[in-house]
Amino acid sequence: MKVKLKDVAEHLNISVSTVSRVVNNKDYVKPELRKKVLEALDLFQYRPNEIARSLKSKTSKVIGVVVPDIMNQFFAAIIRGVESIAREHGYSIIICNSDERLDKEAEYLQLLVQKQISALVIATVNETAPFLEQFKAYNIPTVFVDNLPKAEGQFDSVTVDNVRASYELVQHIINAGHKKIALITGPLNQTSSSERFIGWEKAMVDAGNHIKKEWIKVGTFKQKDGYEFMKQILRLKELPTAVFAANNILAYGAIRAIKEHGIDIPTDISLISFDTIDPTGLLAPRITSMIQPAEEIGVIAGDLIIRKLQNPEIKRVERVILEPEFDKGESVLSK
Amino acid sequence: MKVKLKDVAEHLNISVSTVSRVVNNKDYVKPELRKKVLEALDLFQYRPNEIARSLKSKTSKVIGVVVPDIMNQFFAAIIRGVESIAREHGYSIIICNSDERLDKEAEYLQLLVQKQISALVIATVNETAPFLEQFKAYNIPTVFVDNLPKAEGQFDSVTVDNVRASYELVQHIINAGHKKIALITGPLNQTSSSERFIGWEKAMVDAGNHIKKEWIKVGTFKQKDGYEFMKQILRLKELPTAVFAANNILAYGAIRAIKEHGIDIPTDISLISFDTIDPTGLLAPRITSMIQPAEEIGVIAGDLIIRKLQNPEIKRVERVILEPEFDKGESVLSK
DNA sequence: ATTATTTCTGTAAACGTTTTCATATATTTT
DNA sequence: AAAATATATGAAAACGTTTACAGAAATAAT
Repeated sequence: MKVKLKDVAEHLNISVSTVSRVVNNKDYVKPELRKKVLEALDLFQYRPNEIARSLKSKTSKVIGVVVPDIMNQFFAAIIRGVESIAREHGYSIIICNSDERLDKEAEYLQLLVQKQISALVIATVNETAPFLEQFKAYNIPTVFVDNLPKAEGQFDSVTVDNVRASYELVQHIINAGHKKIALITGPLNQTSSSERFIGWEKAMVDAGNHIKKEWIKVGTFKQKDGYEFMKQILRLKELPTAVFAANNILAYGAIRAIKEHGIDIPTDISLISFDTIDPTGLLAPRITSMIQPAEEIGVIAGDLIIRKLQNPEIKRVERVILEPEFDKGESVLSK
Repeated sequence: MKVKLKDVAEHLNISVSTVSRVVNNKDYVKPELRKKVLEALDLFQYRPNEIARSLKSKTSKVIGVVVPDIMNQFFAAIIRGVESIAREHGYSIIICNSDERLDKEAEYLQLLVQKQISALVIATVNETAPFLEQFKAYNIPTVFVDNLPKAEGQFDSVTVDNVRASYELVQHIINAGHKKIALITGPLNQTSSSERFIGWEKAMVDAGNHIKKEWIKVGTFKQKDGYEFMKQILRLKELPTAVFAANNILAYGAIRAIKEHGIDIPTDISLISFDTIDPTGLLAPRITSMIQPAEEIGVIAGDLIIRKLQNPEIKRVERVILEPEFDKGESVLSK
């Protein structure tokens, strides 16, 4: 059905190699012949079989992208960034949704290796990243985004300084007069959780605020957790005056709980978060938030990968740290 | 670097074919030998090269997914649905973001053919879908989502009845007492635009409402268009009392314009839309909207594809039509 | 006019699998 | 005990490319 080199070679009574040569316009081939071949190629509507090419060249021109949740705008934006760069350079991307599960992530990584991917962009759900040794061994360029691996010295990464961003964010709310600030965050074996935890803690300590255990909620980054944790917090005898939800999804859950409880943001309780963007300006109130440049993260990761693929001799590990943007919002009450 | 069948075969002094047999546990191989091979396989950490397999088997176990905008929650949800089914059956998905551009879409389709994808899920940006003939010719199972192709009899699809849904939605607002209803929609060569247009028009005509040309705005599905068109509408001498934005993105743009104009939804102007979901209940007001079951669309498309891949003899074209859910919201003023 | 170079084309091997075919051994049937 | 069948293994071809190598023809250098 599909036409291959052999077909057009036989049609012209020439060898497969010459046809291949004109397809890739490489080496010498006499102008007149080249012209004839090109015509035949066109006539036959020849399209190279990329699988065969990949086998020969030992590179698939595919970049694997592993994220915990494709529905999260933040990750969708990263994907978009990677994809745009990949496309520019003739690469495709395979998307894997780990659903925040380490086993799924591992399974996908295995698969991606078998698919001979050329490079990997990963927002891992486990900082120990046990399976990634393979990628190093196989020399597959790998860029971490969102979360850093434990062995950070060994892998490229594009992230923000979560500790600092978190510290500044919490400091903002402290400056607004808050002392009792609860924290709802994700798994602590992800730096996007643990570092935001640390930033919060440091800001609290530096401000001399008392920290109550009941104000610390550690779970997953799923909306359900944000919701449940917020409910728990709202049942406490001593209520915090503010809550820090470590990412947008947790914030959505928390907001739902707060609304259900019939109280108001920020009048009754203040809320701060990460990446809780609002494309419409319709959210009321707009959430005070640290916004990571998600698409830019993807673009930079993509650029980095392309650079490494084109210059395999570069061995230096690159760790790019970007600045998140503070969005003042209206979800913090000054007291 | 990577270990292949030959390596473990040589290590055991047996043939490559036997090793292959135990890898795929196929045909006969003596239990004791099989055991030894399995041990060696494990020792060597053998992982089959899927590219080589693909070349031989002429199927890549990859499903291509083409959407106009991965950042749109609606498409992200479809992708998620397809991905979950694909994964269950050992398939991966390649994501392509056409950015609502026909040329990009065509380019991607070309690439996907060359990558020998096993199947395709596409939300095309052009109902004539000129490049898809190839897929039929190559017998690559193809499912249309969101938009139907012109040649609808020839391709599988999973969609909603946009005409009806649109009709009902507009009827709702008409029943609320509105007569002057503007329309902001996307390109008319996409059924998700044209059918919603038709539904709107029919509802207007059936209600005996006068339609003014200035109330009809046709552009792309980008937020910018929703914004600009809404601005234009707000400059009219005779203002409509309600606006129908044909999808969530256009609605966001329209809302921004309305807010900027300093008037209120729904007090000053009512708004209806498609797929304008709100994970938080935080949108104020919640938009009255027809909600398509996006993830389900993806899941059903995935199922359909797997079924066709497993039973290539099935030739019947399947056209699944799902019911969108009406979300009453609070963006319509009863008058 | 010979030799040295460059240009052109084809043959064949290789990439890592799966699978057909052939052959050898073991097992069952008569 | 011979014949028929089932089980077990290997050799080799095939999937569609690219590319090293070799040789032929054309061109340039002596």
